[in-house]
Amino acid sequence: MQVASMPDWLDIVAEGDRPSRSVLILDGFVCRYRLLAEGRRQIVSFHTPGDIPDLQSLHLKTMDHNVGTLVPSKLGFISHADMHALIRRFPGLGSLLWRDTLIDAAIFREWMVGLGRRNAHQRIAHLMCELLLRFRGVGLAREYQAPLPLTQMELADALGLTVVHVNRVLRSLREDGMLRVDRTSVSILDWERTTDLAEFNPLYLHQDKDAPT
Amino acid sequence: MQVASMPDWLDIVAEGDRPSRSVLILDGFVCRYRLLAEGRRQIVSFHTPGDIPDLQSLHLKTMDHNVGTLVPSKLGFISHADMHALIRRFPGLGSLLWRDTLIDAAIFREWMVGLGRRNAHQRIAHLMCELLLRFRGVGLAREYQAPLPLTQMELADALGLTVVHVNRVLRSLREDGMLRVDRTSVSILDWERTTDLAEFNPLYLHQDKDAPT
DNA sequence: CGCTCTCTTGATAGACTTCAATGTTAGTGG
DNA sequence: CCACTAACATTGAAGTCTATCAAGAGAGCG
Repeated sequence: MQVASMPDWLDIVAEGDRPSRSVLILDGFVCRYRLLAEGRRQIVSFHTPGDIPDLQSLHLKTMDHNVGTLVPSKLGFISHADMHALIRRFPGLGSLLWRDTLIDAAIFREWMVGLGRRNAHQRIAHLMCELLLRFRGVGLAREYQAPLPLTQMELADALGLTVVHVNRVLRSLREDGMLRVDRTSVSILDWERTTDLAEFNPLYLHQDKDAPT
Repeated sequence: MQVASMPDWLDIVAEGDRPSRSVLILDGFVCRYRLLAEGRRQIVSFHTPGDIPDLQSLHLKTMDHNVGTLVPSKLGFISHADMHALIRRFPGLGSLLWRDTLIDAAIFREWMVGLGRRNAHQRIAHLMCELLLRFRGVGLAREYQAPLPLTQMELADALGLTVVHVNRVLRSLREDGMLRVDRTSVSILDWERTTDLAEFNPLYLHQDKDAPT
């Protein structure tokens, strides 16, 4: 495995690429996104250390979206050939990775529910709850505070909103005493009211390791 | 494999279930969806014959969404135990199914882009293009006409809109000569203008079987 | 110090929703 | 064959959420 340090704002893989290796995040924060006409962008996922954000390229040769860093990050690269060999040798690893892509998909679905059926307040609250639990899962968050190295524009592009509106809603949530977001972190001040507002149910994160039947 | 015929409007699997088998669609039309408070619903995917809509239950024990039929359908049930045995015996089958879940996820991402960044006209046009190509892929569509056994309310719940607005936009697209939707099918009258409007790029469907590198 | 990027706020506009009512279609039973 | 019903489709009017346009304030950086 090769290791490389990336600056913020660098594309790791772009739409149309046919990668021969996958990326393991060792440190940092990465997102996947698609671009449309007139500069519109939709961020479709965030990824934390331990994730393999472009695992799909192992079975789908052509990338249908972009993967980029959001902060300076340390990345490991594993060739698809090596991964296939490892999976052949340890079939359990294959199942684990497959399971990972399924959790990815579960998060996509939950974001779809938000984009389609939650208003701006709920979407923001929901995303913050999700990120808090995910960062906790990798030991990077305190009880109710998680790193959040995102600009409001990046939040907007993940939430399907404009920067202006994100800014206003963040202020309103802050003034309500629910949660507080700054350039580096998020604090959830009232977990119960926040999860209520967001209709947040963490089941979709499948963090319990899903004790086998 | 057991086979069963289902009426329209029946839930096959519900949120919270821990299924011990997966469903193969032999005939019909199936969707996955989540429910929120006050009767809000988001449909997150549609599935055509040949799909295994709850394949994820093979590796994620607890369902985080519902699966239901949209028309009278014929379904096959395969126990997870049998599937695991088959995959152990034919590792290539595992890769194929994994690949299927990755295409699923790619479609989720594209829907997210629509829900987040496309307006109602574009969303409808995009969904119709997608369904046409997918139905063609399983030999169920003619050149520019595909079955579409959906009410406007079901469309609305998939598109993150209200029935009223879907109705108005459908009329506008019809009057524009782009496409025509009725209770049973969709006809795309002007493919070029429709794909242009929707910014539709079929790459995400990975229908080319992704000729290996 | 000037530049750029981000955050913030106000005013205005537009897309989509909500509420309400009517028209249409298909199925059921007498 | 026709009344009757329920689900679905359609249309209008009014309201709300979010976008757009515009401008100023802070913060980081060479």
